Amino acid sequence: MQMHLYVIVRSMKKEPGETTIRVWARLLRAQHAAQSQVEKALKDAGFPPLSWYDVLLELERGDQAGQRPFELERHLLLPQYGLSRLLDRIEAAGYLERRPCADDARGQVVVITRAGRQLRRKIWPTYSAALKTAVSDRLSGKEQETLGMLLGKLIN
Amino acid sequence: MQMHLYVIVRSMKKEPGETTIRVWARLLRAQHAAQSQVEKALKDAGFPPLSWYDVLLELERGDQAGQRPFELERHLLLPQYGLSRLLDRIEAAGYLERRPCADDARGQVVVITRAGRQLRRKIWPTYSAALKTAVSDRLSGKEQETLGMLLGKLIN
DNA sequence: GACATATAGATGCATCTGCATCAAGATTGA
DNA sequence: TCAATCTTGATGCAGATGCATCTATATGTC
Repeated sequence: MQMHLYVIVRSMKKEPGETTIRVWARLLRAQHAAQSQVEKALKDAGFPPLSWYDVLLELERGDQAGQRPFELERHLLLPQYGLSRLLDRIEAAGYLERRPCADDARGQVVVITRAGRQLRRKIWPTYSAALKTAVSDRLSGKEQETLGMLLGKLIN
Repeated sequence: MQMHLYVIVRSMKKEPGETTIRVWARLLRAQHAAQSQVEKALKDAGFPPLSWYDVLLELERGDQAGQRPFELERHLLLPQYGLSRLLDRIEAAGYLERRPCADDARGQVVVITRAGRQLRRKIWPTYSAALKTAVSDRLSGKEQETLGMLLGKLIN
């Protein structure tokens, strides 16, 4: 396979081309469209925002033991102080508990409550229906595979 | 081409599958990663946030005449009150002017100032370099075409 | 052990956002 | 023409977020 000069030059240029800008613009718009559909569906059904679901789900994943905030932080797209305050709110609503951490007196262990599990379970049908509308109704299985793969390249 | 029963069933199921959920998660993460890289680059260079650039660019597109807020609103991903206050800030910084609208006394025409044009021009190198790092360094031209096309299906 | 440094998590303050609503002017329709 | 309704844009208030910093504990080094 030959690589022509203009291809090399094209790939070396500093200015992002039209295609790049279109990807960028659509990435913002597609994310915005999908997320706002989902958030709206949750709100309309009287549920808390997506971030609450994410926290609860993440807490359910991590066994009975609970998880440390700094661990949660890596899975959720939140800064430290954002998570701290999100946990405040979810705790105040009774869906999780913060317990002192045996190993590390600075830290804490966050544990989901029974009510938290129930809430997460109740949210899922609404959430999944919204995902269907926002994503899977719009793309074939193969397209989803491809899109997931390409988006993966933009992460990290 | 034959369509097997299990394919039909798969495509009809209500629950989003693994693939859908992966696309969804990656869409959020990829957007977050790309946008925060860009915002950080702007901030580090002492520039205002991306939304300011978007407004200024949009104002430059629309000729000398300026644009009405409700027109801008359609191009920028902001709610009406968000735009109203963003315009307050940009105006206060001297990069745009709000003028009364001749045709419609309720409305106004937003016009970019000379300083606004200058600012937009000065931001571009930083913005485009960040875009290169966040997007075009990570995907070939063909991949960008495909990604743009697929993201387009999630919009509207 | 004692000190310097690093890490976990919270918080005061300023800013930004979302929601509901408002005021003022435009449009419609009897 | 005049009331009802719609559209444009602003804003008060509550809540969320970003930033810087703080406290407390842990860890590493001598």
